[in-house]
Amino acid sequence: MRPNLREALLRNAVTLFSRSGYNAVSLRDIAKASGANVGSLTYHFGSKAKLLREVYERHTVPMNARRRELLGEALRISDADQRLMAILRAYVVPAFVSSSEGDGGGAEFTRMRAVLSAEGNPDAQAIIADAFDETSRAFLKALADCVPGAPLSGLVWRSQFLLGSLYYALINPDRVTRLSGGTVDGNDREAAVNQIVEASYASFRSLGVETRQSERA
Amino acid sequence: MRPNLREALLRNAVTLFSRSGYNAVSLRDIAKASGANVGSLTYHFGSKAKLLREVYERHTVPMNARRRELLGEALRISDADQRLMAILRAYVVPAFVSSSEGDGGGAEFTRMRAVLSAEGNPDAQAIIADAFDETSRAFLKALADCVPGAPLSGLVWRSQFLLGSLYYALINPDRVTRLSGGTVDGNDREAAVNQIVEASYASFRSLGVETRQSERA
DNA sequence: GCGCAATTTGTACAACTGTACAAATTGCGC
DNA sequence: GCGCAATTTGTACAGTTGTACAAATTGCGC
Repeated sequence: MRPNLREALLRNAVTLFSRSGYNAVSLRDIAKASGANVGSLTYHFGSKAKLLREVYERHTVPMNARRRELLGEALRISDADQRLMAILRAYVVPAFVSSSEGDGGGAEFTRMRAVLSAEGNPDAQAIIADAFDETSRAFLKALADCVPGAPLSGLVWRSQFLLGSLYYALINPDRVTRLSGGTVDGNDREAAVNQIVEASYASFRSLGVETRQSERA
Repeated sequence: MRPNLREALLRNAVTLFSRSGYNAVSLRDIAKASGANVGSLTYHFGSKAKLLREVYERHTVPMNARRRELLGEALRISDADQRLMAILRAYVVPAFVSSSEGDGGGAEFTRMRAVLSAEGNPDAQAIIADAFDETSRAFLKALADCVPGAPLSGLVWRSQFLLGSLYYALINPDRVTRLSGGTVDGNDREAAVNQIVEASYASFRSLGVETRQSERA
């Protein structure tokens, strides 16, 4: 009857989860948004947790693939500063922009990840732990090579802040608009990407500043 | 009977909300953690939303007061770079460290704020909008004065990233530990504060870099 | 267009939710 | 230690939750 109900259910699940979190969204909400019955969800996915797992994997795998692809390109840049910038873009852009135009969109899924990680939901945590992010380690290594002599702690913490900035930009964009008195549009995602990249570029670059500062002295 | 049940309820509410979010924690959970009955919550607070409001105001007011106090001290520093560093500390430290040792602790409350803002709960949003943060505007102004010529958009976005970094450091500290292979302790809050301050210091300072870079050229 | 498998619906279930309120208990001024 | 107000308990209520499953419907190979 439905033209691929299963896909619609998955899409609406991302949208609703990203908007209100995992707990606040009921299976009936998702069904209603898809114009379907509750039973269709248990039929297709078995349980709410398994639905989440499917949503998660559906987006995580292509996003990380895209990240690694862009990372590979970035690593061909010889100038350390330009490479650093490219690596950061390779990490951030796929989180904001969907590659295969079919799925719910990178930003929406990333927002969902942000909300889930905040909620600390056991189902979600198990899924995240399963899928844990060998990609992040590859990026960490690439970043380290751009800032020789930087302590590991500084690199790791800045990676954490990068992800936190990413998440919060998507979770609460209106704060940007309000704080600027309406001058800056927090929902401008292209601007957000550029700002995140520039800001974290400066923070990573400063880790190698001891040598650069001594050049100035 | 109880030695100030009301206080215990408020304390446990912060703890549970910060751990699992607003939706996932039932009034019965809070009551049970306090060794009390559900009815005591409706008696003392009337409703779940009003309980949250009380929790929120109880911590927000002293935290912002402390921030403004430290901001005042920072503003007496004449050197722009040193002042910038002090302003950032003035914003971050009260979010991690509780001032009046009675309440649940700055970090626990900040973690709760992070989770609530991610959940996008209507109750919480209304409360946050009410209490909105004239303090943040004062900080923005102070930061702007440290980086003359910096565009407003850059300042606002970096303020956003600062808060996002803060939140995510508290929401998911284990990621730091894992990503570093156990070398770096994500739960070391003193280290977290220092890293956040240093990283955002570099990101804000780079906004004025055009003039400084032209000095180098 | 028959027949069977895949899908969708409808409904039932026990568990849990926030809230309301009567009854029991407590603490304290006197 | 009486009496009254403040507090705490217990219970009831209607609504919602995830899950299970029989019945109805659909799609499709033949």
